Amino acid sequence: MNISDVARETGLPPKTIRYYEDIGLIRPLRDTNGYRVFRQSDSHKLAFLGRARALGFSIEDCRKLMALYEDQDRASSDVKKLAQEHLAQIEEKIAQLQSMQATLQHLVRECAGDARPDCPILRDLAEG
Amino acid sequence: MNISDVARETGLPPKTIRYYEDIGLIRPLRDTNGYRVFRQSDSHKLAFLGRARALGFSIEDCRKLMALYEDQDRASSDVKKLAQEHLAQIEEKIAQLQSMQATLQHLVRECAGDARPDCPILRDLAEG
DNA sequence: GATAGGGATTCCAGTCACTGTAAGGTCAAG
DNA sequence: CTTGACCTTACAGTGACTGGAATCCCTATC
Repeated sequence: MNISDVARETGLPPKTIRYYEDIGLIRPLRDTNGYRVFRQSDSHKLAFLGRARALGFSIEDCRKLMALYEDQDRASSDVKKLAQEHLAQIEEKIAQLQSMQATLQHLVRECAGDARPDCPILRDLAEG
Repeated sequence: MNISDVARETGLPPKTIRYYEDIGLIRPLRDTNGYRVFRQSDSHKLAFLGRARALGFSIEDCRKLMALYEDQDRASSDVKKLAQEHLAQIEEKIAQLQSMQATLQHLVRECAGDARPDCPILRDLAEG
Protein backbone atom coordinates (compact mmCIF):
# COMPACT_ATOMS: atom_id res chain seq x y z
CA MET A 1 0.00 0.00 0.00
CA ASN A 2 1.13 3.54 -0.74
CA ILE A 3 0.58 6.40 1.64
CA SER A 4 -2.65 7.62 0.07
CA ASP A 5 -4.16 4.14 0.29
CA VAL A 6 -3.45 3.83 3.97
CA ALA A 7 -4.61 7.41 4.45
CA ARG A 8 -7.97 6.41 2.98
CA GLU A 9 -8.08 3.25 5.10
CA THR A 10 -7.31 5.00 8.36
CA GLY A 11 -8.79 8.44 7.82
CA LEU A 12 -5.46 10.06 8.72
CA PRO A 13 -3.93 12.67 6.39
CA PRO A 14 -0.72 11.60 4.60
CA LYS A 15 1.08 14.44 6.36
CA THR A 16 0.14 13.02 9.74
CA ILE A 17 1.23 9.53 8.71
CA ARG A 18 4.65 10.83 7.66
CA TYR A 19 4.85 12.70 10.94
CA TYR A 20 4.06 9.53 12.88
CA GLU A 21 6.89 7.81 11.07
CA ASP A 22 9.21 10.74 11.84
CA ILE A 23 8.58 10.40 15.56
CA GLY A 24 8.91 6.65 15.45
CA LEU A 25 5.34 5.51 15.98
CA ILE A 26 5.37 3.40 12.83
CA ARG A 27 8.09 1.95 10.58
CA PRO A 28 6.75 1.32 7.10
CA LEU A 29 8.99 -0.40 4.56
CA ARG A 30 10.46 1.39 1.56
CA ASP A 31 10.14 0.49 -2.08
CA THR A 32 13.16 0.74 -4.40
CA ASN A 33 11.82 4.09 -5.62
CA GLY A 34 11.85 5.48 -2.08
CA TYR A 35 8.08 5.30 -1.64
CA ARG A 36 6.79 4.11 1.71
CA VAL A 37 5.19 0.66 1.61
CA PHE A 38 2.57 0.03 4.28
CA ARG A 39 1.74 -3.47 5.42
CA GLN A 40 -1.65 -4.31 6.88
CA SER A 41 -0.02 -4.19 10.31
CA ASP A 42 1.04 -0.57 9.69
CA SER A 43 -2.46 0.36 8.68
CA HIS A 44 -3.76 -1.38 11.78
CA LYS A 45 -1.37 0.54 14.01
CA LEU A 46 -2.32 3.84 12.39
CA ALA A 47 -6.00 3.12 12.96
CA PHE A 48 -5.19 2.33 16.59
CA LEU A 49 -3.35 5.64 16.87
CA GLY A 50 -6.18 7.52 15.23
CA ARG A 51 -8.69 6.15 17.73
CA ALA A 52 -6.44 6.84 20.70
CA ARG A 53 -5.88 10.42 19.49
CA ALA A 54 -9.62 10.84 18.99
CA LEU A 55 -10.02 9.94 22.66
CA GLY A 56 -7.62 12.75 23.44
CA PHE A 57 -4.58 10.70 24.43
CA SER A 58 -1.30 12.55 23.88
CA ILE A 59 1.22 11.22 21.41
CA GLU A 60 3.36 10.00 24.31
CA ASP A 61 0.40 8.20 25.82
CA CYS A 62 -0.30 6.69 22.41
CA ARG A 63 3.26 5.46 22.31
CA LYS A 64 2.78 3.78 25.68
CA LEU A 65 -0.58 2.33 24.67
CA MET A 66 0.96 0.89 21.49
CA ALA A 67 3.77 -0.65 23.49
CA LEU A 68 1.26 -2.19 25.87
CA TYR A 69 -0.82 -3.38 22.95
CA GLU A 70 2.18 -5.15 21.48
CA ASP A 71 3.28 -6.61 24.78
CA GLN A 72 1.47 -9.93 25.08
CA ASP A 73 2.39 -10.12 28.77
CA ARG A 74 1.06 -6.68 29.74
CA ALA A 75 -1.10 -6.22 32.81
CA SER A 76 -4.46 -4.63 32.05
CA SER A 77 -3.93 -2.52 35.17
CA ASP A 78 -1.21 -0.59 33.33
CA VAL A 79 -3.62 0.31 30.57
CA LYS A 80 -6.38 1.14 33.00
CA LYS A 81 -4.07 3.42 34.94
CA LEU A 82 -3.17 5.38 31.80
CA ALA A 83 -6.82 5.68 30.86
CA GLN A 84 -7.83 6.79 34.33
CA GLU A 85 -5.17 9.46 34.48
CA HIS A 86 -6.23 10.72 31.11
CA LEU A 87 -9.85 10.66 32.20
CA ALA A 88 -8.96 12.78 35.22
CA GLN A 89 -7.29 15.34 32.95
CA ILE A 90 -10.34 15.42 30.70
CA GLU A 91 -12.57 15.94 33.69
CA GLU A 92 -10.42 18.81 34.92
CA LYS A 93 -10.49 20.39 31.51
CA ILE A 94 -14.26 20.06 31.35
CA ALA A 95 -14.57 21.69 34.76
CA GLN A 96 -12.40 24.61 33.66
CA LEU A 97 -14.40 25.09 30.49
CA GLN A 98 -17.68 24.89 32.37
CA SER A 99 -16.48 27.58 34.73
CA MET A 100 -15.62 29.81 31.77
CA GLN A 101 -18.94 28.94 30.21
CA ALA A 102 -20.88 29.93 33.32
CA THR A 103 -19.13 33.29 33.60
CA LEU A 104 -19.54 34.04 29.93
CA GLN A 105 -23.18 32.99 29.89
CA HIS A 106 -23.85 35.33 32.78
CA LEU A 107 -22.04 38.21 31.11
CA VAL A 108 -23.70 37.64 27.76
CA ARG A 109 -27.13 37.60 29.39
CA GLU A 110 -26.37 40.89 31.16
CA CYS A 111 -25.21 42.63 28.01
CA ALA A 112 -27.85 44.47 26.04
CA GLY A 113 -26.00 43.89 22.81
CA ASP A 114 -27.28 47.02 21.15
CA ALA A 115 -25.77 50.18 19.68
CA ARG A 116 -24.97 51.73 23.08
CA PRO A 117 -21.40 51.59 24.42
CA ASP A 118 -22.32 50.46 27.93
CA CYS A 119 -21.27 46.83 28.26
CA PRO A 120 -21.12 44.60 31.35
CA ILE A 121 -18.71 42.24 29.59
CA LEU A 122 -16.05 44.89 29.19
CA ARG A 123 -16.81 46.26 32.65
CA ASP A 124 -16.16 42.84 34.15
CA LEU A 125 -12.93 42.39 32.20
CA ALA A 126 -11.77 45.82 33.30
CA GLU A 127 -12.67 45.53 36.95
CA GLY A 128 -12.55 41.83 37.72
CA MET B 1 6.64 50.42 38.10
CA ASN B 2 9.13 47.85 36.94
CA ILE B 3 8.12 44.59 35.35
CA SER B 4 8.15 42.52 38.53
CA ASP B 5 5.89 45.03 40.27
CA VAL B 6 3.30 44.89 37.55
CA ALA B 7 3.71 41.11 37.44
CA ARG B 8 2.78 41.00 41.11
CA GLU B 9 -0.12 43.39 40.56
CA THR B 10 -1.58 41.48 37.64
CA GLY B 11 -0.59 37.92 38.41
CA LEU B 12 1.02 37.57 34.97
CA PRO B 13 4.60 36.28 34.68
CA PRO B 14 7.18 38.84 33.49
CA LYS B 15 7.82 36.64 30.45
CA THR B 16 4.21 36.90 29.45
CA ILE B 17 4.21 40.66 29.93
CA ARG B 18 7.25 41.02 27.68
CA TYR B 19 5.55 38.78 25.18
CA TYR B 20 2.43 40.94 25.24
CA GLU B 21 4.61 43.94 24.49
CA ASP B 22 6.31 42.04 21.65
CA ILE B 23 2.99 41.36 19.96
CA GLY B 24 1.81 44.90 20.51
CA LEU B 25 -0.85 44.44 23.19
CA ILE B 26 0.79 46.99 25.49
CA ARG B 27 3.33 49.77 25.03
CA PRO B 28 5.11 50.50 28.29
CA LEU B 29 7.55 53.42 28.47
CA ARG B 30 11.31 52.95 28.79
CA ASP B 31 13.62 54.33 31.44
CA THR B 32 17.04 55.69 30.47
CA ASN B 33 18.58 52.38 31.57
CA GLY B 34 16.40 50.48 29.12
CA TYR B 35 14.06 49.10 31.79
CA ARG B 36 10.38 49.04 30.98
CA VAL B 37 8.31 51.54 32.95
CA PHE B 38 4.68 50.59 33.48
CA ARG B 39 2.04 53.19 34.13
CA GLN B 40 -1.12 52.36 36.04
CA SER B 41 -2.91 52.21 32.68
CA ASP B 42 -0.49 49.49 31.50
CA SER B 43 -1.13 47.48 34.63
CA HIS B 44 -4.84 47.96 34.10
CA LYS B 45 -4.61 46.72 30.53
CA LEU B 46 -2.59 43.70 31.59
CA ALA B 47 -5.16 42.81 34.23
CA PHE B 48 -7.84 43.13 31.55
CA LEU B 49 -5.87 40.80 29.31
CA GLY B 50 -5.32 38.32 32.11
CA ARG B 51 -9.03 38.11 32.80
CA ALA B 52 -9.93 37.77 29.14
CA ARG B 53 -7.34 35.01 28.73
CA ALA B 54 -8.68 33.28 31.85
CA LEU B 55 -12.06 33.23 30.12
CA GLY B 56 -10.38 31.45 27.25
CA PHE B 57 -10.38 34.28 24.71
CA SER B 58 -7.60 33.96 22.14
CA ILE B 59 -4.92 36.63 21.93
CA GLU B 60 -6.54 37.97 18.77
CA ASP B 61 -9.91 38.16 20.51
CA CYS B 62 -8.20 39.93 23.40
CA ARG B 63 -6.80 42.43 20.96
CA LYS B 64 -10.28 43.10 19.63
CA LEU B 65 -11.75 43.32 23.12
CA MET B 66 -9.08 45.83 24.13
CA ALA B 67 -9.78 47.89 21.05
CA LEU B 68 -13.48 47.86 21.87
CA TYR B 69 -12.73 48.71 25.48
CA GLU B 70 -10.76 51.74 24.40
CA ASP B 71 -13.30 52.84 21.85
CA GLN B 72 -15.72 55.09 23.72
CA ASP B 73 -18.17 54.88 20.84
CA ARG B 74 -18.30 51.09 20.57
CA ALA B 75 -21.57 49.25 20.32
CA SER B 76 -22.08 46.67 23.07
CA SER B 77 -23.42 44.36 20.37
CA ASP B 78 -19.88 44.01 18.97
CA VAL B 79 -18.62 42.81 22.33
CA LYS B 80 -21.58 40.54 22.82
CA LYS B 81 -21.03 38.98 19.42
CA LEU B 82 -17.40 38.16 20.22
CA ALA B 83 -18.40 36.69 23.56
CA GLN B 84 -21.19 34.62 22.05
CA GLU B 85 -18.94 33.20 19.36
CA HIS B 86 -16.39 32.31 21.97
CA LEU B 87 -19.07 30.77 24.13
CA ALA B 88 -20.15 28.60 21.21
CA GLN B 89 -16.58 27.38 20.79
CA ILE B 90 -16.35 26.57 24.47
CA GLU B 91 -19.60 24.67 24.30
CA GLU B 92 -18.38 22.66 21.34
CA LYS B 93 -15.15 21.86 23.14
CA ILE B 94 -17.08 20.76 26.23
CA ALA B 95 -19.24 18.49 24.10
CA GLN B 96 -16.18 16.92 22.50
CA LEU B 97 -14.57 16.32 25.86
CA GLN B 98 -17.75 14.89 27.31
CA SER B 99 -17.96 12.46 24.44
CA MET B 100 -14.38 11.34 25.10
CA GLN B 101 -15.18 11.16 28.78
CA ALA B 102 -18.20 8.92 28.23
CA THR B 103 -16.26 6.49 26.03
CA LEU B 104 -13.33 6.38 28.43
CA GLN B 105 -15.53 5.93 31.47
CA HIS B 106 -17.22 3.02 29.78
CA LEU B 107 -13.91 1.41 28.82
CA VAL B 108 -12.38 1.96 32.23
CA ARG B 109 -15.39 0.36 33.91
CA GLU B 110 -15.10 -2.65 31.61
CA CYS B 111 -11.42 -3.17 32.28
CA ALA B 112 -10.52 -5.46 35.15
CA GLY B 113 -7.30 -3.57 35.77
CA ASP B 114 -5.45 -6.55 37.16
CA ALA B 115 -2.35 -8.52 36.24
CA ARG B 116 -3.97 -10.30 33.29
CA PRO B 117 -3.26 -9.06 29.75
CA ASP B 118 -6.86 -9.10 28.57
CA CYS B 119 -8.00 -5.50 28.24
CA PRO B 120 -11.17 -4.02 26.70
CA ILE B 121 -9.50 -0.62 26.36
CA LEU B 122 -6.83 -1.93 24.03
CA ARG B 123 -9.36 -4.13 22.26
CA ASP B 124 -11.50 -1.11 21.52
CA LEU B 125 -8.54 0.92 20.28
CA ALA B 126 -7.47 -1.95 18.06
CA GLU B 127 -10.87 -2.75 16.61
CA GLY B 128 -12.80 0.47 16.79
C1' DG C 1 10.40 10.22 -27.31
C1' DA C 2 8.12 14.27 -25.35
C1' DT C 3 4.78 15.67 -22.27
C1' DA C 4 1.16 16.10 -18.90
C1' DG C 5 -1.02 14.65 -14.70
C1' DG C 6 -1.16 12.85 -10.36
C1' DG C 7 1.21 11.14 -6.64
C1' DA C 8 5.38 10.51 -4.01
C1' DT C 9 9.61 12.41 -1.60
C1' DT C 10 12.28 15.80 1.49
C1' DC C 11 12.95 19.92 4.05
C1' DC C 12 11.73 24.23 6.01
C1' DA C 13 8.59 27.36 8.10
C1' DG C 14 4.42 28.45 10.59
C1' DT C 15 0.74 27.64 14.05
C1' DC C 16 -0.56 29.24 19.47
C1' DA C 17 0.76 31.25 23.62
C1' DC C 18 3.92 31.06 25.94
C1' DT C 19 8.37 29.08 28.61
C1' DG C 20 13.33 28.06 29.29
C1' DT C 21 17.94 29.31 28.91
C1' DA C 22 22.06 31.89 28.06
C1' DA C 23 24.72 35.96 28.06
C1' DG C 24 24.99 40.16 29.54
C1' DG C 25 23.75 45.14 31.68
C1' DT C 26 21.98 47.72 36.12
C1' DC C 27 21.17 48.81 40.80
C1' DA C 28 21.20 49.00 45.91
C1' DA C 29 23.26 47.16 50.07
C1' DG C 30 27.13 45.93 52.80
C1' DC D 1 34.35 46.29 45.35
C1' DT D 2 31.56 42.56 45.47
C1' DT D 3 27.34 40.22 45.91
C1' DG D 4 22.87 39.20 44.56
C1' DA D 5 18.60 40.52 42.80
C1' DC D 6 16.77 42.53 39.09
C1' DC D 7 16.54 43.86 34.24
C1' DT D 8 17.61 43.35 29.10
C1' DT D 9 17.79 40.74 24.51
C1' DA D 10 17.82 36.83 21.49
C1' DC D 11 17.13 32.25 20.41
C1' DA D 12 15.24 27.56 21.01
C1' DG D 13 11.62 24.48 22.42
C1' DT D 14 6.82 23.02 23.43
C1' DG D 15 2.54 19.64 20.85
C1' DA D 16 0.79 17.89 17.07
C1' DC D 17 0.47 18.80 13.25
C1' DT D 18 -0.12 21.74 8.58
C1' DG D 19 1.30 24.37 4.45
C1' DG D 20 4.36 25.20 0.86
C1' DA D 21 8.29 24.68 -2.25
C1' DA D 22 11.31 22.01 -4.94
C1' DT D 23 12.07 17.76 -6.83
C1' DC D 24 11.34 12.90 -8.20
C1' DC D 25 8.49 8.90 -9.96
C1' DC D 26 4.97 6.53 -12.63
C1' DT D 27 1.59 6.01 -16.12
C1' DA D 28 -0.83 7.34 -20.16
C1' DT D 29 -1.35 9.71 -24.28
C1' DC D 30 0.25 11.94 -28.60
